[in-house]
Amino acid sequence: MTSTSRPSGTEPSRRRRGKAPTIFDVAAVAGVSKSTVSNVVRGADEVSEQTRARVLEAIARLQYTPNAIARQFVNQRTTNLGVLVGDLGNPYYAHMARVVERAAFGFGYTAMFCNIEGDDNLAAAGVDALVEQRVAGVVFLAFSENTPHLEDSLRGAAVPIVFLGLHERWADSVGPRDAEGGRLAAEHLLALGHERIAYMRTALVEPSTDRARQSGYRAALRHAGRAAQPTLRWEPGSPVLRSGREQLGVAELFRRPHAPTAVFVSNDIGAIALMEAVESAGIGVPADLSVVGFDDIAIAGLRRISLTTVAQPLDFQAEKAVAMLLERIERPSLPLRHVSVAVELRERGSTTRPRVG
Amino acid sequence: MTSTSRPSGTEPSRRRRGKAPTIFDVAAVAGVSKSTVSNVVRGADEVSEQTRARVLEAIARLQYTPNAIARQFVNQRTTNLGVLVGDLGNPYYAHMARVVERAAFGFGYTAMFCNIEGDDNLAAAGVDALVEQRVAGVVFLAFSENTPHLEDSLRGAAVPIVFLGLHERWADSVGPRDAEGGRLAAEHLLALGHERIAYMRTALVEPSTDRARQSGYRAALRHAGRAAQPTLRWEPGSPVLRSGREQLGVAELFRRPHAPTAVFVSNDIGAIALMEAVESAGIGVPADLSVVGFDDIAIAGLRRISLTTVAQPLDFQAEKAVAMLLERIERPSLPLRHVSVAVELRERGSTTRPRVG
DNA sequence: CTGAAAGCGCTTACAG
DNA sequence: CTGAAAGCGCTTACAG
Repeated sequence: MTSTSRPSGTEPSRRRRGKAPTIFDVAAVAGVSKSTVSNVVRGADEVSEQTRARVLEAIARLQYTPNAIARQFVNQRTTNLGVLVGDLGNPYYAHMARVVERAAFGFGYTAMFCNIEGDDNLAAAGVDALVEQRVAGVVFLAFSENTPHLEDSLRGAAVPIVFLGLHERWADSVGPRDAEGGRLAAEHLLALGHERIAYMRTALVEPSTDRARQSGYRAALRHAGRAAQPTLRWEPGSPVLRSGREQLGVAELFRRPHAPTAVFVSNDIGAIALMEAVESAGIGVPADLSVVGFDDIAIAGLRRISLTTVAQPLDFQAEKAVAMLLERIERPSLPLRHVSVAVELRERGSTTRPRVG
Repeated sequence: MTSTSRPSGTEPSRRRRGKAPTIFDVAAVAGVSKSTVSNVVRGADEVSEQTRARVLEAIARLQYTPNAIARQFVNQRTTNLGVLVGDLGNPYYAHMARVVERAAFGFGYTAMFCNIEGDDNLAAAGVDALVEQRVAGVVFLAFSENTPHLEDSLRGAAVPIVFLGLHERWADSVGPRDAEGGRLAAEHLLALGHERIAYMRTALVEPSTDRARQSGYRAALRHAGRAAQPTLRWEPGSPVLRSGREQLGVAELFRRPHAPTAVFVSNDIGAIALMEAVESAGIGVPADLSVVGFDDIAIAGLRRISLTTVAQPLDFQAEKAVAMLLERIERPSLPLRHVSVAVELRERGSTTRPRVG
């Protein structure tokens, strides 16, 4: 009952018990050479029908499974893709990760995941592990700034890499039009009549991405002749936030005179957490505060959440990233490519006109 | 700028350009044998300090990274764990997957993920891929029933396996006390005064798990002298559901006379989807219908969702499963182990006393 | 169309 | 403490 048993019977006696059959065993049973078995397994077409049938039968009889480790070893090339993911517990990453795995598998690759989650040492160890495993390429689905060691390791290993969901100069990347998204969010709030619209960043978004989204927001405000509010910085779950240079309680900020009546948060998880935080302090969304997010993760669309947000095509980006990575694996000398995908505003219930007075 | 460059300089000229340095290159630079380099890399303690230093210096100079494929090939054993996951887009699986990866990495293993998502052929292909990759073990984080081929492949390959989140007779498993959870859910609703409490299953939960949860529910009703309602079967997103043998609209069911006033759904995702469905039809939760879930995924705790649910310790189970799998990898002949973890009811806003009249 | 032989980068006894 | 040699299971030219 320990699942180590294995059908015994007609195998050649020189098959070592408890070991998986090899190409050698198959060759012996079929009465051909290892080369021929290899040709059959790989689907080379220079094998006669008769021989092929004999080999296939031997394979079935022995329940032979090719050893991909050996194959990868001799080929000096694996069919594994490494996926560096920020945090699988974050729905945004989880969604992307799922599509990446699906796409990779469709192309005959397996996906080795590695959570990165903040800790730089862990991230570095993860990259080292992937490099040692000689992954054919890496999908970078996480931060890259603030972790210079990562970039060194990745570039040093000369492993093909694609950044997914963000833009990075030194490698292929596919990400959303961040500035345009910021502009759409701000324009929506302006159109509703908001005059004091704040931008909020969290540690959940890469700094350069944050800057791009904020620049779009700023541009829209400027165009409308409105002053940008001090930048809000908040760590979801924290009772305090920073507004420009001051630090104060979340509720405190939104209760004082001339407080922002609308906030554009640079990502959905942060936006939903903000709704949670202000509402538990009695500040209603959207009655007292309009909130816009970015990403359009699945839960943003639940009626009870109903978050207005800048939607980016997650599946498309993930699939595109994998395709680009495979292209680079085939042709490492390809020029760098940076794909930007369109975003669109999804108006839902978390935004409305500002309260009068 | 295509990241294929590599620092050139003092390497021995016989290093083939564009190829990663091997133990052989290191040996040449350090002026020792390959065996000695291997001893240093593996941390064998029979190397003199002086020699070790020379080797280490050569390694640093060449930026040598051990080839894990070669090592795994000769060791006839990999340090990769396969993770068969139902659907990474489902927060329950995503959460478990994250902890599994973390735990595995902590033990020096990498995690190869494979989405299973309904499609049997895909599942079978995924298992085959993992077996070909000779994973050291498999964490099964998905369904197993209805996919007999899967079980055959897994058992045939004699790969150590652990089931996570559910119980399976023929292999190690760690899962929650399903029946107890069902009992807790029903008792909570009974205590609130509900008389017509229905059990709802979805395709998101393994049939055997569903049966166990339902049996606890039934036992509690029986003990309270209440009749069980017809079993509800629903596919989240569908406009219709089945109640016993009838098929009818979701809202239709809950609007008719003597409709259930409370529903215990066998998992949180299903419960949240149900809240969504009934509320969009004007049926309020908990005002018109109390809903209890199972799992306690993160979003269940959001104020706006506030789902009363049976909480199971996700992290603990995932860590335990990995630990058990590694134990079995070390000692395949270990007797089978089935771990059941305690569950507890988390009372929140989705349940209340039934409407009078 | 088929087979013999070399080699991928390591580890592991085994000598010295 | 160090090195020479065999071998892990495949693929790949290269003969025949």
